[in-house]
Amino acid sequence: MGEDPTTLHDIARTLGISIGTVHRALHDRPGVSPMTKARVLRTARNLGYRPNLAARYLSSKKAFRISINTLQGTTSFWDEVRAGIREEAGAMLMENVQLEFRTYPSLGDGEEEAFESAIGEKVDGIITFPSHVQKLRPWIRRASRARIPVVCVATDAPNSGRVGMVAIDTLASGSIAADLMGRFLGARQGSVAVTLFDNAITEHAEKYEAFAATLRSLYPNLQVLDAIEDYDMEKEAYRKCGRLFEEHPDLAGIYVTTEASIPVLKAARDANLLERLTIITTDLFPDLVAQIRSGAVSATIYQRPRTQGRMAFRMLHEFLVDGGGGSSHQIQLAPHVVMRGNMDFFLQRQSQESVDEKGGQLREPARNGSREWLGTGE
Amino acid sequence: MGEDPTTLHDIARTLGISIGTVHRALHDRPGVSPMTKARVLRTARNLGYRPNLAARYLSSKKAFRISINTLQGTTSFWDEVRAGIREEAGAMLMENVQLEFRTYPSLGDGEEEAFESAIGEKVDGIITFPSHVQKLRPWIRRASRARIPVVCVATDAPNSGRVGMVAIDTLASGSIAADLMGRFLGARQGSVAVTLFDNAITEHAEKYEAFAATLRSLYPNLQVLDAIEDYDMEKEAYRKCGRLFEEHPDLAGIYVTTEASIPVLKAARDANLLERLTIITTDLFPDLVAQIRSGAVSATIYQRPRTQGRMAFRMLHEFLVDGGGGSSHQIQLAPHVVMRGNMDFFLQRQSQESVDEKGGQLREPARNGSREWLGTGE
DNA sequence: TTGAAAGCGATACCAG
DNA sequence: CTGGTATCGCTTTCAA
Repeated sequence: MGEDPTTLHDIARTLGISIGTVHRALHDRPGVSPMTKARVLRTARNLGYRPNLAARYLSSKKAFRISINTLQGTTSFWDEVRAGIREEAGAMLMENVQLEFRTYPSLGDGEEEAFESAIGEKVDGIITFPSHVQKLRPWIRRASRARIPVVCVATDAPNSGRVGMVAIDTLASGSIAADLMGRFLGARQGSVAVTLFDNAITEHAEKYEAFAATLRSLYPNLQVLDAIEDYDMEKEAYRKCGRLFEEHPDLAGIYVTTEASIPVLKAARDANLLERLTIITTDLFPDLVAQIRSGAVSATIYQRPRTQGRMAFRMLHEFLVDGGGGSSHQIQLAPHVVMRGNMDFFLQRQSQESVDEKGGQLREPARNGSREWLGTGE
Repeated sequence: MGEDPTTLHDIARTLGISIGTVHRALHDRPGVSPMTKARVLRTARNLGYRPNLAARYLSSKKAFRISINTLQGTTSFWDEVRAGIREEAGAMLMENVQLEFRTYPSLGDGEEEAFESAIGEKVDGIITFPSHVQKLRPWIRRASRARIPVVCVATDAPNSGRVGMVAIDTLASGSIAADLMGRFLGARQGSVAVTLFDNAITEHAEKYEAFAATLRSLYPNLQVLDAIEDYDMEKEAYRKCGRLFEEHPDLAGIYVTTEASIPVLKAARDANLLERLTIITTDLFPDLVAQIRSGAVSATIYQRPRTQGRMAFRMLHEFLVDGGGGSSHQIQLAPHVVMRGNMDFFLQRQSQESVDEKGGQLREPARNGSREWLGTGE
């Protein structure tokens, strides 16, 4: 059936030139006349040439070096993202992939340096969490100019030249939270609050909008209050919640769109409202587990950090291998709903280490798989 | 840092023999003295030899042929599973993978023939949905004996020699359904029914048990009734539900653990109970969509067929490449909770075709990716 | 600017 | 039973 795949040799032969020239033309390397280059490109297309990757890896045995610039693992979220990246890198049977982790201690602190160092050391690609999009945008541009593809994870950096991004679907998150809230509250009347980091952050604003829209259309008995911004400060969150409780005695529920649910819970407990409020949070970390177990938190919207990491790696890798020919490079993941009933399932998932120790007879820990290098952090 | 990886040549050199012999020894091919074979194996291990897959694919340019034996696409479930398999096969940048779909019209009808034909045509691996485990077990054994690895999807076939399986975690499914049911019903008293295919099917029994256990421990105000078996017959389901409604006027909710939710809903509507009952279903298919949209179904436990397909393919592929060295080869997926709020997200996912048309400059539809062959069905 | 040739590591076949 | 060698398609280097 299928024709034999076109090779460099085929192209060379039909043009009566040498395979070396074809190669140079295809990779626009110096030293090819524009004429021949054009001809090569054209017949490559005509013949439907696609490089044989096995051959490529065999000859140029270079390893991809990719830098992962993320927040330090204060919460488990980023540890999970990194675990997902390692997992997927380890699954690359053919190639060598070297992972360099550059972690920074807090939001916006050190992420520019991490980028600078990654670019300086000429990594082949970068996976990053752009905590401060404004500050990072020029760095992503710089990387692009240096032909280093950047994939954003968890948060997007639009108009930065990044080649792709992986995140949780904000619309699905906000909407399912609203639907759960409505069903949990049943026919009850009352108002519902939403806390977020900052309205200026697209993702947060989108979650709020989705939540509000869904609640309005499906549960008109409930009223959505204006978003509460906590600027990622515990005290701010606590204080504002306190005020909220005073001003809204009819408050029936709270949806915390960020990881900052602990101060909200504390405020609710201190106000003796924990029993009466239906609380839906985001993500899943040790401090939250007890709250879910006790029933204080009805459900949490789990953002699947490990899967985000896995997808980000795959996306970057495909880009690297493919030369960017690929598709839209935007992945929006559906969040998981975690409650008492299924929480153990997810906790168990988290605890199992990423490395599934291969016991194969011809196997050795760190050979063809990914070797890991330690960067500035971790 | 890292030593250069060991090659066949290295082994040959340290033993003072030829690389051809080493190769034969490693692949236990005829024509190697037991003595040399043992020595080769030993030093291979000592040197930490691992085959270079790129080189392997380059020289032996054979394509994997894998057979996918599944139910015909009466529901969208199996279409999705197959789409997932195609997706993942298409993502194999290096290798050629040929997919042969053998579909059978109904449960247990034609699946033995499909197996026979796949084995007869010497495929390299099989992904199957063992609808009738008893009948299929000997066939899976036969495949194993012919060194054809079999991966089960959606349902397991224990003690059959299958090399792995992918399914939804039954415990997580049943438990989250119970937790949702409990929260939706609030403080209400009453009984809750569960329908399933057959108690004899492990997966179904497990879901029921998990549901019952969780409900008992978290929501003692609700009482779980004995499981209702419908044997996958619409009339049976309808009739038994009718009886259920008569016998249990305090019925507050129903959890349908299988795809057979339509007759249950019909029975509830005919008994004029749709408003009063909280119904949780399984999976997501066209007929169910309207029921969810209208609120008749509060939530559905979505079994992520596409992901199941993707994972099954990856598992089989890893096994094929790896020679079975890999890890546990059991994947239990967390189901998604789908409600009105997030249903559109999933519907949209379903509708987009699996092939994300690559528009890359050096790309052509069917070259290095997977070629598809049509088998007995589809 | 181009051509020729030496690998990369494994497979497969043909002699011995 | 074992050794040698051509081959897969691409990258890279050295000449021309």
